Amino acid sequence: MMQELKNSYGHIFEDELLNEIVKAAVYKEIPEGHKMIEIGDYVKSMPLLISGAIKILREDTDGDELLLYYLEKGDTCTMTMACCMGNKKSEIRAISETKTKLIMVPIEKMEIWITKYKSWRDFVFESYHNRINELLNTVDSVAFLNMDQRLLQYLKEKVRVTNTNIIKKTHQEIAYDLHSSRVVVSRLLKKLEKLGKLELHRSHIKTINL
Amino acid sequence: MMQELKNSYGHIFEDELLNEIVKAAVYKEIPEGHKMIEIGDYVKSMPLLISGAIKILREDTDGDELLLYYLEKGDTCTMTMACCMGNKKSEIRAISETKTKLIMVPIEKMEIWITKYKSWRDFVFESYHNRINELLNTVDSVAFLNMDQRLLQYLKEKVRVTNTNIIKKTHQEIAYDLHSSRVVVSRLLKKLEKLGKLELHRSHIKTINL
DNA sequence: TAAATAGTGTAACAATTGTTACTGTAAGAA
DNA sequence: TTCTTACAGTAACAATTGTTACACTATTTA
Repeated sequence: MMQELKNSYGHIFEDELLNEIVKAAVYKEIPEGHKMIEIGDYVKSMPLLISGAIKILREDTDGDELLLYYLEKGDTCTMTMACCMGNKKSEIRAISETKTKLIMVPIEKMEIWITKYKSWRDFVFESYHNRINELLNTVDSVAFLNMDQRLLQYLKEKVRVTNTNIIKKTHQEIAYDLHSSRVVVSRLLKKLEKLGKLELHRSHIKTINL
Repeated sequence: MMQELKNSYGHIFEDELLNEIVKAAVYKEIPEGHKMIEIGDYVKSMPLLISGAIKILREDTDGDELLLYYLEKGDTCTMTMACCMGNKKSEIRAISETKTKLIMVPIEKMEIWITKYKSWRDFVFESYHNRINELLNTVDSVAFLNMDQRLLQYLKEKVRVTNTNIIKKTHQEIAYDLHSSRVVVSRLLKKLEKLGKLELHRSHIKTINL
């Protein structure tokens, strides 16, 4: 575990803290598509991502979904922190988008390390800052962009986090993430295909030059 | 200043911290409609709101605006904290929506007090948590609601933060906040008037039962 | 007071997005 | 193999939102 941890967090945490983390934390591997947090859950530990990507979703009262952002290597779930600290329920759903390796830190350590290690403090605040910026990006997309622009952005982001130009998603799944409808997504994807930006196949999309 | 501070923050900060705040901070009164932070600004102190309301706005590349949320008594600007800590530029614009009283804390104290006072630490994390929830609400509104629902929600929120049922806004100003157009807002407001929910007047709206 | 400006009302139309319905076909199950 | 289901393509239409244009009036300015 120490090696994995050092690879992803060695540049920001000193050895003493890394040792503490290894002692207190649990290493986990999560398969693709696993629901890690459900809305309303109480969360008792905080994840440090080693590899992979986790999709963070919001849901409204009718069960409609919207992709907020992805967590990646070096990230932690700020919402989880916030929930843990305040002992509140989760406001979001988390699903592994790829196979994911992570380290689960029990929440009690959070506060202890904040007073003890400046590097941990910096990490926590940096995380909040990053997550707020991700949320601002989400707001920007939904508020200021048309569906075709949002779709393009979605595909780019998906290619980036999965590190492959083959997107294994059905149009329906994409529609859920964007909170749109299958027909709309199919229509816009077809337009992108005609522009030579991608190739459509059954259950997957090969991107060319987005 | 101590009295003002105690009224708004006395229940969460111990006397020792309150004293430190009074020593380090500056009291300010801001008139209505004053631009307090511009996008791209570097911020060097952190506001603690005593009274009034501050509007937090997001802007896209074309200059289109969107109201994110209001800060009120007992709130602090988490974005400002994040900016200060990371020495980053502001991602948002802040404009006083009413006359506002606040206390400005120099950013150096932030980190000192975080290690020294649990109450301050709790306050900081609580603030982050609150702000993230406000952003989630904004995402929900923009992603899941129609314009008529968003308008209604906007009016309710405006009534709440200004504590009066007379909304002194032109349709154009409302359109800016919602990132819509004047004609659309006029149309929907007219519909609400016909439903008996409000009275339309030149440059102001009297709400009846939203 | 006259002229200019700002705020609103409204119609007509355009663009975007969502919905319904039906088709064809690939993949998997019986 | 045949049957069933899942996925995608597309047309036709509906709903929502945005745009343009113009009229009317209150308020402000000259």
